[in-house]
Amino acid sequence: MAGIELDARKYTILRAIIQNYLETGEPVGSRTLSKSTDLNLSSATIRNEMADLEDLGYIFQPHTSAGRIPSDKGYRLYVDMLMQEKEQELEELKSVVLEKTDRVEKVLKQAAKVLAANTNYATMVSAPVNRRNTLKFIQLSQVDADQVVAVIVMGGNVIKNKIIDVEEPLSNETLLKLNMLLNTTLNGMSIEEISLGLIARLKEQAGSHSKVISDVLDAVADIIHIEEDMEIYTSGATNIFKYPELSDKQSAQEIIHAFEEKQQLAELVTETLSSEENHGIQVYIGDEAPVKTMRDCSVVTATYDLGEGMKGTIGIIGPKRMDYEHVMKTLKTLQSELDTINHKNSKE
Amino acid sequence: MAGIELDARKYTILRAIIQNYLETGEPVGSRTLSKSTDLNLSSATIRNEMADLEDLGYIFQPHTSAGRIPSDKGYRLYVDMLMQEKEQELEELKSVVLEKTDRVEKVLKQAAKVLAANTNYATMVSAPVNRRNTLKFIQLSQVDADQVVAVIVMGGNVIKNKIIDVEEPLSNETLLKLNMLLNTTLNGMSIEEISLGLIARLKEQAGSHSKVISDVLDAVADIIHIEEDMEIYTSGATNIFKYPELSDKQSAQEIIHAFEEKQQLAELVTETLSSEENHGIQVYIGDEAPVKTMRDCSVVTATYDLGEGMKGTIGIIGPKRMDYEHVMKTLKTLQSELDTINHKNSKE
DNA sequence: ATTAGCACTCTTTCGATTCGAGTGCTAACA
DNA sequence: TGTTAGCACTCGAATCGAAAGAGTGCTAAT
Repeated sequence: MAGIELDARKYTILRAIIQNYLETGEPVGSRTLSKSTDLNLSSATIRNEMADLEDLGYIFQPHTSAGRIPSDKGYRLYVDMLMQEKEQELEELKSVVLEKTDRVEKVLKQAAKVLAANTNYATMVSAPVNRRNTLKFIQLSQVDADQVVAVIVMGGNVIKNKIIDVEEPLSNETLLKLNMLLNTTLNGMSIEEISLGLIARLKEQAGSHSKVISDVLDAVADIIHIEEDMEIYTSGATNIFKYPELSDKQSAQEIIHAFEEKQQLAELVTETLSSEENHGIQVYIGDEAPVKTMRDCSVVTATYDLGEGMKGTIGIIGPKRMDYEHVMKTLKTLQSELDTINHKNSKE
Repeated sequence: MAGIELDARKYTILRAIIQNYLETGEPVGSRTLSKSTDLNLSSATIRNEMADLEDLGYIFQPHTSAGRIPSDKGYRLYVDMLMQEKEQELEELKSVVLEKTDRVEKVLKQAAKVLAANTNYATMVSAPVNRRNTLKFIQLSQVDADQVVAVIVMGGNVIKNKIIDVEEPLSNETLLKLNMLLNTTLNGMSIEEISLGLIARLKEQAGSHSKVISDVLDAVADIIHIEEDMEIYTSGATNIFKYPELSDKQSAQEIIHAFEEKQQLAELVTETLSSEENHGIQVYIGDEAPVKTMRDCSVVTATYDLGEGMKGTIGIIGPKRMDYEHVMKTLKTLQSELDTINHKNSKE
């Protein structure tokens, strides 16, 4: 549709306006453009075109006698155009990202930092959320006279421990029996499949040790719970202070608060993950974002996939005048970078 | 020394100045005091006293013809006086704090939140740092055809898992043998005690499975590493926006950044923990804090002790005109609250 | 179709002025 | 001798208006 509304010259001018505004953060006037663009046009001509562009809703004036700034619609067009351009060849900050970290958690924290440093925007990375997940292995071991530790391994090697207090030490045979029981009954099951009936049967077979079974199942249930309040790592929140249009007290406070409490970021992640077109990059401009706090920002997100149903989101929050090109490029790199952890992990 | 320098009336006036400033955040003038205090003095008299107090360095004028505000020295005296006052009876927000959370981590996060909500300042809680710590229990279990999980339990029930990849499944006997070997050799040892010689001996005995031993020891070493970049939970960082004297762009950015990156907070924690008088409450006013970012703030910290050498810090960062009384009271409550987790934990 | 020119609008900046809060000092008073 | 009233003085904060500057829209000329 854009192609219909805009001839080449209008598009060039719009593009120039946006790029100029991205750099300076100031409304851009006709004279400026007249000098900066290569199509030699006088300011007057440009004014006319700008008036048209304003009528079409791509730009607007913050007040009479100010220059023009891009509207959400303008940004949208710009981004859509960017999207179409041929796949950016991936850079090689690969080495930077994966510097000898064995734990996924650390990789993600690191990713957020790299991203923030690289883009000068605020960034977030969500830990992978595991939907359809299955139990892989359960083991009880005596630790102390009165403590037993339960180790629960899920698909994707998510591990959870729980210390269980017992009145008296369990004999070796008992432990063996319980371990056998738990594993034969539960292995390969997804969390949804564990029914009350099943639990009752388990407890019955455990006889006098049904309390231990309860505790183990509690721990299993906890895993779901942990998924619910999802882990999100952030970095560079203070970058927003670099952009005057976001750094007045009111906005700054709201955004930073969102980054601190993370609740809203979680919503953002959920939204991204549940979105249709999943392995691409999504751009929310202003009101498009599912979180009202971000109405003055743009949010760019990408989904990564570690395999086995483990997916997460990386995102960048910044001013609408964001360097979309750079951001999308970087995000794509990081995304594919994280995707490869998957293969590395499952092979190694 | 204060007692020598200040007669009762001067102290009363100083105290009045401070308290008034704490409430309003505005410099306080002589007329205001003349009306608000109960010792009936004219503004002129008070002016004289104030001039004296200023000479002594307890208060100062931000500019001529403004009221007076407390200097760091003034705050210091005030806080010292507060300290001396009889132990505050502990409130009972006990129930609030410990709402059924089994994992220490969650308790601490919760604590930070409660604290922030309760005081309207920025808060931090550091996870317990475990100095002299000993191995309690190690267990290897086969998870998959090519994966083994190692569970390591330390004193204080810190647990760590590590997935170890193996070429081929270990037989049951091998596992049993390795477990036996690890436990008999390492149990009860502190991390410092594990020498290279010991490791060599272990590997020798493990024969063809020495790689597994290596990996386990790596995991053990990792625990130390985790301690190093210590976990710190924060909450209410945006509260600083409530205090104009901290919320100009420059300061806000610095402080919030400190809260985000946490490096500086870690220094603060280290300082607190290593301080002499340990189980009390420490107050850093302005420059006294070991972190330069906080030079316009006051920092109040308390150390909690979970037993077995596990200590951590809870802290509050706010403007110098902090409600010290309330803060110290709240902090003390929380501190003793966390201390009791200890007993609860080790008994239950 | 493009451009030069001009009047117009609106924001920003700057200085001048005013206002008010608060002080320091002096002199009077108890 | 300690307290107070009074007054001149200082300095920041708020208010106002004028001027500057940036940018537009429109018209008329090219």
